[in-house]
Amino acid sequence: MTESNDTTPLASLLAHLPTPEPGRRKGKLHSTTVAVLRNMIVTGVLAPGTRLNERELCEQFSVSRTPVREAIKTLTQDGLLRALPNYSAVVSELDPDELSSLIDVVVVIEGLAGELAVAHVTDEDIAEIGLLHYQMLLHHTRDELPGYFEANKAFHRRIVELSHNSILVWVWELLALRVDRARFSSNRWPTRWKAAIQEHQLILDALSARDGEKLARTMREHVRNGLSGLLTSLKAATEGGAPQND
Amino acid sequence: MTESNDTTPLASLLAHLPTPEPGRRKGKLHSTTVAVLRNMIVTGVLAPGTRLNERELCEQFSVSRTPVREAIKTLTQDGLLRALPNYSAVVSELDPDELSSLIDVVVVIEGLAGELAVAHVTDEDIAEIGLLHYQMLLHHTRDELPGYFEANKAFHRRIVELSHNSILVWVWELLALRVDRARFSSNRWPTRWKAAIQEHQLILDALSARDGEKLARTMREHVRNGLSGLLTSLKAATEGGAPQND
DNA sequence: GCCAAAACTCTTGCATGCAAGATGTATGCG
DNA sequence: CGCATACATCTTGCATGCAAGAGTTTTGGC
Repeated sequence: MTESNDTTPLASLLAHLPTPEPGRRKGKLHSTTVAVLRNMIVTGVLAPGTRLNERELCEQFSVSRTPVREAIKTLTQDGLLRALPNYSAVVSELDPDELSSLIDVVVVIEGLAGELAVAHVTDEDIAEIGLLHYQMLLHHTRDELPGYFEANKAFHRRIVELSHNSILVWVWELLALRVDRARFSSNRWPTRWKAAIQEHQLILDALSARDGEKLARTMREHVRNGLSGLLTSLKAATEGGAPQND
Repeated sequence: MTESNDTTPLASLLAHLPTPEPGRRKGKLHSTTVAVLRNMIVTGVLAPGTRLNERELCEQFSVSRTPVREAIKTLTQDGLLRALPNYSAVVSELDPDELSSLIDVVVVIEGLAGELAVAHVTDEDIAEIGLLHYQMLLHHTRDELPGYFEANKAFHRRIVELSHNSILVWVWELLALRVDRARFSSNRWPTRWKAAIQEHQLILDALSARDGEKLARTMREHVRNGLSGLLTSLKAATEGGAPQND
């Protein structure tokens, strides 16, 4: 394991937000703890199966057990951790069955978002989403995967928000957490990248045309295509050992 | 052992689960607190807008602030409470906009469940769901609304579980919480009851025929019909209680 | 040498104490 | 008489202490 605490990626993540605002010492420890822990799980810094010792986390975050415990409860509810009574919380495995289930649900959720989006979309919205599309293009040509991921998520979130359906947004955020985990676990999609960009173009076209039915269809196909790639990648990883690098 | 001679409905709710297993004193205070509080909110014992004072809850539940705090955090994540920093948690309002949003999402979620259900359903499953249907019929003839509600929820949950999609079940449980709240808030649906039972029969037929497409359609219609009734009821209640017309 | 039981330790679950922010009230000033 | 400010109180946020359950090791018996 890692006894050296000087170059571990955990420390680098912690360095991001030690005390953002010294003036506001109160009411933030819990949320920041949740955010950092969630990031560590989603990005894979904390591998599935890892036991979370409350005391260790207290030392690493330099907080007491109370916010750590609350953070663990929160992330357990989000499905990122699994908790047994009188036992440490464990980072949940992302098994192919669950990802397969996730695909079906995200497909209908984003499909519904597409249906509803056209009712409220403005020219400004379209321009903003188009901007995100071209940001993704730029990241693609520069081969910047993290930046592309970020813009991609913003692209999808923006369309979901266009539905003006608070419940839909809420559910989508919950699902997106798990999608992100799957994405980070298989850090490369070889040929899908180009296809995804073309599908984004189709989505943008349907949105510009205010064609709700077409938008829903293209989004459903796009989501299913993308996540299916992740599923095969995950299946290959779990069945055939652990592909560290390509 | 407890001098619970208080006449408040709160006390009656607490009496349901004081100490289920004396042998397992540990690891249950949190979950029971969550369950009881959730019940109180869903059933309307705690009205929307109510401030939740941690100390009061501690006294009423006879527990310390730690499990109460964790329960509040949990229910806040479920959307039943709203929390501002350094302020008491407040029972969230169920406004018509949110219920309208909820309808669209539940419709696609249960529709997807219907699509997927036929792939795994066994004769035993159909028999069990049919049993629930006839339980509902019985409750209808006896005019037992609470019992009908319970069987109705079990009916829908059972079909959702038939999807064998863990994510779908998870999301449905989250949404069902809010649906239940809306149901309890408008405690009577005049003519819908009979129609709902007829639709349940259609659902059961489609399930028996293993017709996924038809099952999905009938479930979508049934859910939309039922929840739309709740929406109009809620709208009437909010407008009648607080006349805010521009 | 092996198995079992007891004691130890480790970790979580719950209770409680303390400090900071917020609210409500009373008082002083304009 | 009204408003603003300062004080008192309340309430939450975080830290910490204590006990119980689970795992581990050691020791005793066979």
